[in-house]
Amino acid sequence: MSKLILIDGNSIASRAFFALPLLSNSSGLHTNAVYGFTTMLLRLIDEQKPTHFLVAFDAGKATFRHKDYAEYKGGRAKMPSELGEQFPLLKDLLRAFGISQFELEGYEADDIIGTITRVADERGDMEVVVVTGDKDMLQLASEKVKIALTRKGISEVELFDPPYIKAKYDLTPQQIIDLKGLMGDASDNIPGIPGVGEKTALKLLHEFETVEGVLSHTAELKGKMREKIEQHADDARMSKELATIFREVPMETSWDELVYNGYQGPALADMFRKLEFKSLLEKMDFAGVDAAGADQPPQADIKAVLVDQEKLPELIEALAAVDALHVEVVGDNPHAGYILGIALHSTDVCYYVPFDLVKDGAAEIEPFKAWLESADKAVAVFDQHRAEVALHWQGICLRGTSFDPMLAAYLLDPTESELALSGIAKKYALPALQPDEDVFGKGAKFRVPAAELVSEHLCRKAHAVHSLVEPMKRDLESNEMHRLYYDLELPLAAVLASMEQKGIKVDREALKEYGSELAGRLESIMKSIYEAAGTEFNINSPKQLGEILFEKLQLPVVKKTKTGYSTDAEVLEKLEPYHPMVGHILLYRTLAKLQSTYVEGLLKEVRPDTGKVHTYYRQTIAATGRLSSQYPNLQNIPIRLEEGRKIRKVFTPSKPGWSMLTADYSQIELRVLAHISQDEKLMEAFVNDMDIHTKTAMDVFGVEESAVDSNMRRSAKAVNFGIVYGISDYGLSQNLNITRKEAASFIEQYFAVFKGVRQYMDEIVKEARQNGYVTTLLHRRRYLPEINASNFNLRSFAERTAMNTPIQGTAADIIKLAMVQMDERLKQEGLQSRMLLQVHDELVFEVPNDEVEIMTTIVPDVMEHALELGVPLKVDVDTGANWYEAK
DNA sequence: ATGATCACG
DNA sequence: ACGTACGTGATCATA
Repeated sequence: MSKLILIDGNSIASRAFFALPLLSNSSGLHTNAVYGFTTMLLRLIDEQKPTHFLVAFDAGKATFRHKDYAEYKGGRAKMPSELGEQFPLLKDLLRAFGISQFELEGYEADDIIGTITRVADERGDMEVVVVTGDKDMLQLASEKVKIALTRKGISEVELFDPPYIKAKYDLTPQQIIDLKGLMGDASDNIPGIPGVGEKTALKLLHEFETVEGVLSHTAELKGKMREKIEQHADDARMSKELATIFREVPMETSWDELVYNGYQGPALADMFRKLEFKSLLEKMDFAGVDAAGADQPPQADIKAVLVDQEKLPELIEALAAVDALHVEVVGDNPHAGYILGIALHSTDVCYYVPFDLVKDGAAEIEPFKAWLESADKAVAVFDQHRAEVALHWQGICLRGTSFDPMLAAYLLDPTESELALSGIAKKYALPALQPDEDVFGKGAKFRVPAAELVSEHLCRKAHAVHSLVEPMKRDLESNEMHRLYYDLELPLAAVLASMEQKGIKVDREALKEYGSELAGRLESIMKSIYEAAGTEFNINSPKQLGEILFEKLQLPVVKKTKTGYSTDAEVLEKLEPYHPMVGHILLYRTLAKLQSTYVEGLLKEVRPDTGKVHTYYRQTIAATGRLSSQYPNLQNIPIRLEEGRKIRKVFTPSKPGWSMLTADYSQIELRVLAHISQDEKLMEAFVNDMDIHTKTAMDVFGVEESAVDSNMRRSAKAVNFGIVYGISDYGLSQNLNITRKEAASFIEQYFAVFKGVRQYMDEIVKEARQNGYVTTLLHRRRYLPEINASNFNLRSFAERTAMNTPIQGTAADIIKLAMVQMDERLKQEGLQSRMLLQVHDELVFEVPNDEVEIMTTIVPDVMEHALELGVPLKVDVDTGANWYEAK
């Protein structure tokens, strides 16, 4: 018969934590609870040989028990942060073990376990062992369900079944609840009846069987005990209720999801290395796994069909059952790459369709194309955005996509740089996938192997996509990221693809003209620099420039890099008074940057046929949830200095009679801060739509508005920036060029006024220590493993990140939400206007002139109300003939 | 490939 | 005492 192990995750983790000394790895992360848990898992797997496995966790601050009894678990000391920080690691560990895990907002692990054991009792087709440190769970024991209680920390367990409970306590499992009703439980703050301990309670139950029985026979008792029991009858009833495990948690229970197939050595070995479990690594002797974990574990046994003209009908037949696909796009930029082929996972066969077959344009391929374009399907696609873009250039509009494992992996851990399918599959302990690099080579060594090999590899990928859907869905669910994923990120992927496909028109002639102007000016500056230096050298080389400045001309060394002298702008500005050449170098740098990056670089990206650039937004790069932009990067086009800002003149509408429209959020990050900190002063400033930097200056310096001079406002602005970045006196002093002491006193004054902000900063850091991560308003999450590091630098960095990420990340959530809504709204209103760019707090559109008026209303309306905060959001709109004019 | 520099929010 | 502001990408020089 099948055997299921159910672990009470919180109970075992906490037993392990208190039983073992406080170990920590080299980055200061504590690991003792995870270590104890690991040894227990290894022992259980070895001894019990489970076919099914689940670890349940408590979730949410308040369970339904708190509604009935506010003091529930009230007396319990808060979980120490050294334990709290280990839960994310523990969850990763379980993934590496291939063990399923579950938690549900508002319920405790016991309730989940109670519900599953009830189902096991009803079906009678599963033997269950419940592992916990909590005696209450004995109430779940039955013919099919045994309870393993930890003893002496976690090194031993005592196995309870109903006969054993009978022998030991002379009670039935149900009576365990009554026992607790009478005696209470100090650790959960359940009162019971004062003066009744285990001895008395057992005696009473042997006579009267239940709490109700005891209460209705108090007449037969005498003296003090009778008095106490009658007096606390209600307490006893309530205590019994609290001690009763809820066995009707609303959850789907299917044994299939709990199947345990054993662990994959490499995934586990990787995890142990990360945790620095050296003794376990040696003891386990992961056969064939070398230090880098490079050895290949078994690959999946799949059936791969290489589709050719002949086999096309078979493929078409199978399409109805396809639930996952992978489009192999070659090259970093999907707008400039080509498609090798498409692999599909159907019921128990995978198909590989070389893209040549699709491009041939034979009539037989049409049903396949039609299927790709049909919205009437639900298929998982790895990196949907990339696939969509590449297919679009081939005239195919991919629709009916329902899940993207890459996007899911990013939400589950946005700092994970390894988002290749092979890495994700490994993390989820799926059968091994060869890394693409091993199959195709990389960079200059890229080559396409024989079709059969490609087919085999890509079919495995499609199979992995299919296998990832369910476990990743569960993980998203347990992180409360369901809405973030389905309502925001997944639809956004399609919105981004459509923005990129439209592209933005570049006036090549104007750009070239600006280029020749720059070339002329650079030429003459170069000459004067060489003259002043008395020799020709490569000004672009920091090394050669350093030699000229600090050795030949003997200028003072301000700052060093790890390779030599620093010559960055900050240094050069300090050196300007010493030598006229320094000013020339600064100007040279500015113009050379414009020339190489923004004139020549941009021209290389313009499509010769359409005169447009198509940037590629990356949705899975930034740790905070922001987008990034490549090929070309259109999120860093100059604006701060007039010289560079002129570049914006070359970005124009794609049609005559159209205009550019820009809409940017005003102070979105500080508004977000006002909302999440609920700081009274900061909220007031935004409710009254004041100039936030002037207002900050007034409050910090304690003066009237009329007394705020430009210098005071500048300082206040720098403080506001610092607050958003996670302030430090050193950072502020650098920025304002003041001493650390002065900076510290600015900060002190700021916090004296904005008390709510200080409280937020303190609490978010505490929260990060407790949970090991911070979240945004829409539950985007960022783990901060170094928050407890003993290294001051690592820890401080993590603390500033804890302060900044919820702010920057929530702002990112908001504009992403606005983009999804904007896309819908444009369709709804039947407008021709097109959304083209996103620059973190700004959206850029091209609009027909007769839509300028309505767009000037609609755009801010959507953006300002994308998400309602405790303070209003404000959007400034402008239009013009090009991006420069729309400012 | 990596570091230094500089463009943006 | 420690030594940094948060998040990106492109270009160039140099190992």
